[in-house]
Amino acid sequence: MFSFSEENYLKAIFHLQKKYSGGVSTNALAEQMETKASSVTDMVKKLSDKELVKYKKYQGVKLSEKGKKTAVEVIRKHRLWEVFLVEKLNFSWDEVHDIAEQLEHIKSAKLTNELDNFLGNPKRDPHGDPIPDAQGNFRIANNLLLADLEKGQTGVCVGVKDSSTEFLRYLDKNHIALGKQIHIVYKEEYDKSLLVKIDDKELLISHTVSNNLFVKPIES
Amino acid sequence: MFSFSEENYLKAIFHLQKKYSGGVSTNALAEQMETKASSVTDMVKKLSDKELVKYKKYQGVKLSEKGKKTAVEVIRKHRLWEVFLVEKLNFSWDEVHDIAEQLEHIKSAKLTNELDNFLGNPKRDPHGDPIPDAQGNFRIANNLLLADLEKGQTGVCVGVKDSSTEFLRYLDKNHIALGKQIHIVYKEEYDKSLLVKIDDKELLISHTVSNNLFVKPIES
DNA sequence: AACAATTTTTAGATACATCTAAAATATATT
DNA sequence: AATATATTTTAGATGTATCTAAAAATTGTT
Ligand SMILES: [Mn+2]
Ligand SMILES: [Mn+2]
Ligand SMILES: [Mn+2]
Ligand SMILES: [Mn+2]
Repeated sequence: MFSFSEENYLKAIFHLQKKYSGGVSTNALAEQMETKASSVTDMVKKLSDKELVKYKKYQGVKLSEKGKKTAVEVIRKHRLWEVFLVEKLNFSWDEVHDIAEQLEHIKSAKLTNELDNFLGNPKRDPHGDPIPDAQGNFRIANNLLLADLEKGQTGVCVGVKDSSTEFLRYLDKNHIALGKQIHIVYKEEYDKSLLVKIDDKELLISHTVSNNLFVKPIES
Repeated sequence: MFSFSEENYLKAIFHLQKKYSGGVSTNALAEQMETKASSVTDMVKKLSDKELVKYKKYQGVKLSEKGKKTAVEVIRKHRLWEVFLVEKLNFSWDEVHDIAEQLEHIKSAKLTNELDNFLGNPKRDPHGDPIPDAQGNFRIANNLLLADLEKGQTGVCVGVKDSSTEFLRYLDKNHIALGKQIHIVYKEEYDKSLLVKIDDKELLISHTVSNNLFVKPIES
C-alpha cells in the first residue's frame, strides 16, 4: 500500500483543500507538514505518478478520487483510535492525538471496522470531529462556531476547531466540555469577547476561544 | 527511539538466542528476517554502535541488557495486541499475527500499560505464549510438550510452539484448543504418533503435531 | 514593461535499509 | 597441512525520504 509519509501528505492535502479549494500550494503544504518546499515538490510528484493527486507545475495539488478515498480512510482510523483511547483506555482528550498519528497507519480493513463496531459506531471523535463510515461518508457536519451566535442564544458545544493540547487544557480548566450548554449573556462589540453562562456560572471568553468552539444552537 | 527494522531485529535475536545461546550467527538471523547476510551485518553493526547488542566479527551477536529490555517490550506489545484482537474485536487466533506485527511498534508506554489493564493483565496471548509484565518479567513458563508425555498421562493444552495459520487451522478443525484436556491412549514407537482422547473422542496425531503443543500435565 | 520579491522547481548531497558480487575468514575434508 | 566448502564481511549500487543552495517561474510594484 502507501507509506506513512504518503498517507500523511494525503491527509494534509485533504485538510488544506477546505481552505485552498483552487489547489493547495507547495508552501502551504510545506508549512502544514513542517518540511521544506523542495521535499513537498518531490513527494507531490510521486503522489502524482501514483495518481493520488492532480498536479501541474507551479499550480498546486488537488486530491484525485483515489487520493481522497485514501485520505478519508486514514482520518477514519485516526478518529476511531482517538475514541478508543478516551472511551476504553482512560486517556484525556488532550493526550490522544500523537498516539493516533501512529495508529492511523495500521493497515487492516477488518481491524478498522471491528474497532468501529466495538466502539458503537461513533459519529464524532473526542474533539467533536466527524468520523466517516466505512464507505467514507461523513454523517454529520460541524456547522456553527460559538462566535457566530448572537446575544441571547444558547448552543450545545459539539466540537473544537483547534485541538491543540493548550486549548483543550484551557477548556478543561474552565469546565467547558462537549455536550455543555453555553448561553450568550453579552457580546462586547469592540473585541468580540463574550460573557457566557455555563452550568449557571458566568465566564468571559475571548473571540479566539469562541471562534474555536463548534456549537449546535438550541431553539428557544 | 528505535526504527521498526531495529525493533524487528532485536526481537528476532531474542527468539534465536534460546536456540543459539553462544551467539546468534549472521546466517541464522538472515533466515529469520528473510533477508541477506550482508544486510544483517549492516544492521548488526548499527545495533552494536547503539549498544543494543554485543558483536564481534565472525562470532555472532548477543543482546545487551538494553537490547533485551527493548526486545521484551516489543514482545509484550505484540502479545497484548493479539489478546485485544481476539478478546475484544472478534478475531480468530490465526488472523492476529500480521496485525500485531504492525501494532507492536506503536510507541507509548501509557498505551501499553492501559491496554494491559483493560485486558485484565493477561498472562498468555491467544497462542499460549507468555506475556511479560511492565517490568519485563515473564510470569509463567512454557515447560512441557505433548510429545514429552507418556502413555496414560493427561495434559491441559496451554500453548502452541508453531503459531502458523496452517497449524492453528488444523487444531481448530480437530477441536483442539487452549484449555482442552488431552489424554494419551497409546504412543506408537515407530513414528512417535499418538492416539489421544479429547472430549471423549479419540484422535490420531503425528509427532509433528504433538511436538508443537505445550501442555501442563495433570496429576492422576 | 521593467524590476523586485516571492514562490516553486531542480540539482546535488545525506541518512537509512536494502541488494549483488567479490573478498576475507572460518570450518570441514582429504 | 593443504585444499575445498561454507560463512561472513566489505565494496559498491539502488530506492526512499529528506535537506541546502541555486536556478527558474510566477506574482507584485513602480
Ligand atoms: Mn487528532
Ligand atoms: Mn499521521
Ligand atoms: Mn504473533
Ligand atoms: Mn514486527
